[in-house]
Amino acid sequence: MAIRLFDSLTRTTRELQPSHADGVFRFYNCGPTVYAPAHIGNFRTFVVNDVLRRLLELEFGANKVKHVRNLTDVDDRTIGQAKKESRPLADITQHWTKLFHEDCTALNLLPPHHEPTATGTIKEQVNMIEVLMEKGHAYRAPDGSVYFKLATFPGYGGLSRIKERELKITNAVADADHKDSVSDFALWKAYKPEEDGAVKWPGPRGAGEGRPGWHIECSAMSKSLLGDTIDLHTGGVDLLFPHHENEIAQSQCCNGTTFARHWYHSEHLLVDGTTMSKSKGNYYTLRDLVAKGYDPMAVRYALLAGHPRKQLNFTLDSLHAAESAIKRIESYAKKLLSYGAITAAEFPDYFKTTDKPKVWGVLGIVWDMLCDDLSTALALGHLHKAINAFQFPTGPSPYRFEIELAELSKVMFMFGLRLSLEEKKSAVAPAEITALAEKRWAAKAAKDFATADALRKEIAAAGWSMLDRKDGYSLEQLKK
RNA sequence: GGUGCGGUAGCCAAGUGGUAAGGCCGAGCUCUGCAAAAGCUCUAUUCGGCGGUUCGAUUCCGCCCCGCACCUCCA
Repeated sequence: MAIRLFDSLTRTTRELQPSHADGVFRFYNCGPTVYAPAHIGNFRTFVVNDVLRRLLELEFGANKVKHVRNLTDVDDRTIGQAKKESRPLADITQHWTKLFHEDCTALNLLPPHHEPTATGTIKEQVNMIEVLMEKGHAYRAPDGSVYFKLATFPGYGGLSRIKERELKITNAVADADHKDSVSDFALWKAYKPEEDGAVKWPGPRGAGEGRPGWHIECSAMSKSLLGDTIDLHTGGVDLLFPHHENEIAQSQCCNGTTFARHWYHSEHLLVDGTTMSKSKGNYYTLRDLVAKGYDPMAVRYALLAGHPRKQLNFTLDSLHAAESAIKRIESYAKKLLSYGAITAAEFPDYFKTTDKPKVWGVLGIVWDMLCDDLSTALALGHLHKAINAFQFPTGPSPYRFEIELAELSKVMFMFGLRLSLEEKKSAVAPAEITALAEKRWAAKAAKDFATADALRKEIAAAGWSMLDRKDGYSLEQLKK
């Protein structure tokens, strides 16, 4: 089944297809600004894009997808943070890039094939600005900045459907210091010593020293790594305007051809029914949630539990629901392994080719649903439905469940969910907890249940849970 | 004011012109000294409100109410 995806530009659901002769699908996803920890809302977009990337690889082949996701490492916010901490810009951005990558790994995001940075592609950006100036689409302002002249691009606003009339209204208060029109946006920002510190580069011909405007970086990186026309450009809805609108203007005026053949925007994550903010106390990073005892895979699952083009309400309850839902899938996987006499270690690689399964069993519907406009919530629902309905044999069977394991493996690859199929090693409890547990185990053996129950409560109060088995016990840390 | 998305069980969340997926929570049962885990079973006569179209609407249309987001540098 072909992958169909909603296109924000035409507002229709269209099939994704590579357009270049080499058959490589070119995919650009706007990445994070590295000045602070990425929050789970940021990761919703990256997780959704990761699922898309995985589907594309299955559909076109692993070596037939080129996925680029940039890092914005110079802009007002990164510079502002560096100034606030009195540290060089690169210190700040390298630090947050490292943490971003750690979170990406924890969330099982496939690394993009290229991860360009704004500061690493200054030359490409300057080149583009020069072309735009030569073609009359950009002009130098008195202070040495360069602005894109919106009036030279009649197609502006097609993506966000914003009209020039409205632009003017909303921009009445914007700084119009050096612009010909309030709607014009910066391609190059002139150096301001008091704000920019040591951050500056030689500018385009005819302009002063300074730094690139935000929008030009994506246009330049996309052009240099993927070419003038790409097959898909994605990001969060907030980027629709003005970022992507401006990218279209810059790229198409510079290159004279279609910039992106398909646009996709994922909706925002809400927390407790409203937008995340530090002042509301509902601002979560992956680290926050891991510190509370949640597994990053549960976070990933929770982020996929709603349709990507619909706002998703994230709560700790929904995270807990995700955790339990994953356990159900794991339970199904363990049963398949057990009935098929296959070890857990074999499972992740059980289906070794990078192609989608040639034969689908009960989970084929999951692939179909994902290919239908990335309906992750629907796909997860069908996954559970299929698992619940699956009939295991009542007695020993020579059947090894190879189709079932292969398709489960593939489906887990699509969602990017890693299952924990080995017995979990319980966290090592501190000595005082172990001592209490030993006392309780002894009391229980002596059938002194009153003491045993009192000790259980004491252990629970200290944040641990004692799980009895016939032959012994294990200790598990309770969630904070 | 403009643009877009949405209001479905206690919570999260799919979906369709023909009578409501799935997960969580909860309840019951099995197992168990207790607890946990696991398994099984049950859980919306109803889809924000009011009209309309229709043999039939939660699904299409109109109006109203409510929520969320974006509107020059937030994924």
